[in-house]
Amino acid sequence: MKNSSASEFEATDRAAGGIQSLDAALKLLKCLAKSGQAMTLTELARAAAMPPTKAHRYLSSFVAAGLVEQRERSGRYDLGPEALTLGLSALARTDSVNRTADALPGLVGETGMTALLSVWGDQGPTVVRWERAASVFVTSLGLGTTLPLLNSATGRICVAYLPEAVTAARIDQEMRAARSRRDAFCDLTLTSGGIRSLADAVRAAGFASVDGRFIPGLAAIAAPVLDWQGYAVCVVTLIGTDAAITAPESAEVRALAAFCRGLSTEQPGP
Amino acid sequence: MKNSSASEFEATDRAAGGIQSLDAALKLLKCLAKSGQAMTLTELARAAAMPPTKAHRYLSSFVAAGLVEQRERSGRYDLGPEALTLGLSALARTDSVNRTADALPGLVGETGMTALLSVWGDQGPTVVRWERAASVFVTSLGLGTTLPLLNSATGRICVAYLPEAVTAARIDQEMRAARSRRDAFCDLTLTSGGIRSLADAVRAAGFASVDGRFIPGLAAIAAPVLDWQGYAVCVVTLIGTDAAITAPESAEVRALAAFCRGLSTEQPGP
DNA sequence: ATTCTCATTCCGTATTATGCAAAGTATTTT
DNA sequence: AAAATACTTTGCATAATACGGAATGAGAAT
Repeated sequence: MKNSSASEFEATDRAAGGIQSLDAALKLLKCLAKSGQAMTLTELARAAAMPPTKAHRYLSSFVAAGLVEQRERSGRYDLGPEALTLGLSALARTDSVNRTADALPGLVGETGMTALLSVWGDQGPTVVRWERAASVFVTSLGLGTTLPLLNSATGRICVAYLPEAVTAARIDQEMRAARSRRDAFCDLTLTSGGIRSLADAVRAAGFASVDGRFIPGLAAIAAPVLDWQGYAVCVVTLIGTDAAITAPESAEVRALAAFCRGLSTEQPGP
Repeated sequence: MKNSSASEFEATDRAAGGIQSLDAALKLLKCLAKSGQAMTLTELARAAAMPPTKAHRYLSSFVAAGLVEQRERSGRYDLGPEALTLGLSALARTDSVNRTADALPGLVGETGMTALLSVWGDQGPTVVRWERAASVFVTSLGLGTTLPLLNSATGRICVAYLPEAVTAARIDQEMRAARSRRDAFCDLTLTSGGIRSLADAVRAAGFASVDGRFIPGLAAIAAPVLDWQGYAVCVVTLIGTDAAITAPESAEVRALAAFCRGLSTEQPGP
């Protein structure tokens, strides 16, 4: 266990009273999670700033535990089934998300629309529940899908109701991508100011909507379930084909808003 | 790093070429995830069969990484926000359909039967993959074929493992058609109650089968790959000429059930 | 006030993680 | 087709680091 060089610098990511090798291992795991896709050993090792041989040993243990798996063909490493189990266990302990998920069928019954529940993850808002109504149309959107921030109703709720620090990196990334593709957002200027006024507008309305921008022919409205700080713990979205639902006073918007208000922690009055 | 006692027994959970301390750490993490609630240090240490002092050091590192958090008041340990993030990253990459498709040749090799993979589409269960065994005979079913809901093993899995709202319209349509044609289903009464008891029976058995009803002379068994909500992501079907495979304890049924269980997302237990 | 239990820190020991080097594999180039 | 290249995996000697047990500190219950 040589701590060969620069031991002072490593103090940063060294947990007081912890296990150094575990710190290194978790750094590796986080790099893999953040990357959003399967990685080769060398890529991973470079990302975590450690020699490949060291990374390989850690990965062997992760693979044995099922937290990471190695794709047969490519030899690349990716998150494994146990990582999912772990995350779902964590999710199951978040009370407000649980309550919302349990109540979701009621909302679907009331509105007759397909509802989805998303929470914030490294890759953006991630769909964790998917309650389908009679009219099925989208099958490309599955559990675990990550939605765009600027381009989806769900994402816009995140922009408006999460700390800027959380969303900033991803907003930046999407703005650059949109600029280079010359995408036209009819209702959005691609500047930090434009984003801020979008967020203000969403907060003023209490919900966000898109109509055929993310998926042509599809309309969606979304609203947040808030914690006591006023931040979104999860986002509820209703999807349909009729753009009429996006009207501020539509029955669907009312139902959604009431639903989310009922599940949010009471906000301290002004 | 004493491996003080009983080194023979530890060989079981020791990853070849891996890091021993990481193995122990992950065992700890799994115990915490399995418990489903916050635990005290000693509880956790006992569950993972290690001295509390060792567990504490590991937990310090986990806490520093955000994978575990310690409740201020009680001092108990629970899964932290990073565990959720990790799981969401894993969820985003879990493409059960693709994984199943990749594994299909293995099932075919094991059972020697032709397998097909279907997903739910607008028109009902749709065949998306064919994996032919040595003895090829069926050619009437092509890629993209949609199967009947009531009359095929594949369809019956959809009835049992998809939300009623999704299948209702098509079930209705098939029932009407069957009634007007005066089709006889030996094992099914064409009422909503009859459908429900069919679904219950399929769920209880874990698989569905038909023998010569859909295509005379052909027997099939089918089982679902489930997401963590318990809904079917896709359906795997084995086809053969021998009706013996439809017996609940046949080798084929066992292989199919094990196959699908392995690909389904673990349901988070209590 | 006292006695538990439980969480945390300290310390010497030797077990085990480490880096380097070499073998083994897959993939691409000449 | 053969060589070269890049990448992954294993072996080995070294000493750095994780280990266990005891001691200390914090809280709750009697």
